[in-house]
Amino acid sequence: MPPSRSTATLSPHIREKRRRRRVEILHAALRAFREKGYHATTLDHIAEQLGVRKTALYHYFPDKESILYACHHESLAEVRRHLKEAQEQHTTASDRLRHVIREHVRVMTDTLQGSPLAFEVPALSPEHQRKVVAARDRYERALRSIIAEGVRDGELRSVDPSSISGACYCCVTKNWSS
Amino acid sequence: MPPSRSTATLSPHIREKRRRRRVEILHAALRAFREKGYHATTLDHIAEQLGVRKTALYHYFPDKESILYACHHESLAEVRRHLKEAQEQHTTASDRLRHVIREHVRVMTDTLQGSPLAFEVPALSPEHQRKVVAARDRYERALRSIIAEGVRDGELRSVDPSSISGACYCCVTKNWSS
DNA sequence: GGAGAAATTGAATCATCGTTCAAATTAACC
DNA sequence: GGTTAATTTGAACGATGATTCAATTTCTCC
Repeated sequence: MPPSRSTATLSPHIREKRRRRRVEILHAALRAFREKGYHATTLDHIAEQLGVRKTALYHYFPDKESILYACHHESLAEVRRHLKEAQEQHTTASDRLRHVIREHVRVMTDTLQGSPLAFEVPALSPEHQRKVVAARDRYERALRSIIAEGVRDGELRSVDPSSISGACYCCVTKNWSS
Repeated sequence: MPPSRSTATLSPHIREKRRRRRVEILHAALRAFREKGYHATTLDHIAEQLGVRKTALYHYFPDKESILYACHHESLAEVRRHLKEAQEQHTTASDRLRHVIREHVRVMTDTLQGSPLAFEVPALSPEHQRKVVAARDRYERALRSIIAEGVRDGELRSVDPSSISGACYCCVTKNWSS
């Protein structure tokens, strides 16, 4: 019975170990998704990179699609975390913007290894698609409000907000590291 | 026995009809590939758009991968044709460049409906991958030589040729119509 | 070190396509 | 109009890959 019990009853050590394993799986999956795309990667392929049989993966994720969703979820959580950091550590809009953009690019190039994960959204279930797009929109709105703030305070030049997201999307989600 | 006989023995009318049908199939396939990606699209899905059963497709293409390859092949042939046109109809490098770029974008946005076909290259067989990449390189080289010519004649500013291809690749192959 | 949980495995099942093929239907051409 | 070829179809096959599950191994913790 894999994850049937409430997490409260699990010992911290076990829980941590399990969390780490999940991350390992996501990294392996992400690399595979990047190299071959979601549909072309098999669970065997992911498992092989971990030196394990594919059935072991079912101990951590209910199905293949959930692995893809978890990839989205984790990376979105990470950029959101950096957004929060930016709000807390900096006071001016330009400092916040610099912080969040730098970390965003770092996530895309390091953590996600340049994965154009955005292209695999259609592979998600309708329910998960909704969630991912909503989260992405939320993030984008926050980003825009920082820019709007900077413009209001005269720190930043006045720009068309929509153009920002377009350029950001293109440069950041493709394989253009640096 | 679908295409077993030499094409010479086929009447022009039949041959033309068959050619047209092939194009119809490629258009339907291209739309599907664009919407769902190569691996996620089934032959049923392509056939359905044509109001036909999937087995009918085997009368025109030996297998699914060949349909993808034909998409590549046809679109490459088209941009190559425009390249030739440019050479014939214009004398200056800048005129030729304008012509070929305009037509290139037109192919990408109209004919291919903005299909990021470049992303499906890994889905091709090794043999077909080789051919497509080679053809693409040939095209790119021709484009670069036009630019080099323009630079030599003082028509164009001196630029790093590699930067051109990068920008062109990004702007033209993505969903950025207009 | 031993009981119990967690993690992994191997075998089997199920579903989804891609593919084949002979038969049926439709179109071409004299 | 009838013959032949071209095209499409329906039924079946095969392969691949996701998923399930009971059994086994490995770890945790007292």
